Amino acid sequence: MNIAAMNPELMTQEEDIERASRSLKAMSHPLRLKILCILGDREVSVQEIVDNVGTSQSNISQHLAILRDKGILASRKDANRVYYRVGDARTLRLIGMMQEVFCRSS
Amino acid sequence: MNIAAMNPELMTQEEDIERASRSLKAMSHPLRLKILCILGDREVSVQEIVDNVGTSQSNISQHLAILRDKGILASRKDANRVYYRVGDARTLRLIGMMQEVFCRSS
DNA sequence: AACTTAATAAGTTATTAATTATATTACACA
DNA sequence: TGTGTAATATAATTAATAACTTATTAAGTT
Repeated sequence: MNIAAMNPELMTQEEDIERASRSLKAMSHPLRLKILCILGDREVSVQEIVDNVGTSQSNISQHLAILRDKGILASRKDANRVYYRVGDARTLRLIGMMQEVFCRSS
Repeated sequence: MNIAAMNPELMTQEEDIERASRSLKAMSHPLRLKILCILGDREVSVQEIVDNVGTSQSNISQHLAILRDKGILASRKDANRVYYRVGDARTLRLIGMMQEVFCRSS
């Protein structure tokens, strides 16, 4: 039996850490971070993301899939376009905070 | 000539993104995140970190080196021991914010 | 049918992580 | 002083993941 199984507090902490690191890892790739910055609190089509980020459509699609699978982004299909947005308020807040910390406030 | 070279704003944004993703990537490994949580705003010896995290001394040392090399942690040697701490206020703030977002406030 | 938009698959290369073994540094104390 | 030991770092290897490219598929439009 491991320690966490005996102590709900520790268990929770470990789970929080696993969850956080999964999310952070998903966000910590330059292209994916750029995607998140482009999205902000808007809903944007894959097209527009491809045009703004500057890599292949296939590559963008794969990065979007990673962000979607990890619960960072949500998507909506309309006709033959797909629109992505930041999935929840918490993540949006985290992105805002990261911008505060990392972007020079010129 | 690339676009960024012509437009200082874009350049800055790209640099911010690179810098942010390097830092986030360094922080987004479960063991490294755990190390950061253990540190908080304290200064802690490698010993104590090893005891609390639960992996080999060598593995901890390598993770500490990654955090140090990326500027997340600073270290101080005292006699036989090495003490680590979070390097700057910004990073400390970021860690605090991540805890707010990811840790249930039971 | 041809075209647009997006996703997926397969293959290759690059990066990261963990393990094991060894080196380095500082101390303790006979 | 020399030897053992504790604390930390480094090196080398292997294993696992992640990223990018190219080609193809699928679905929706015109």
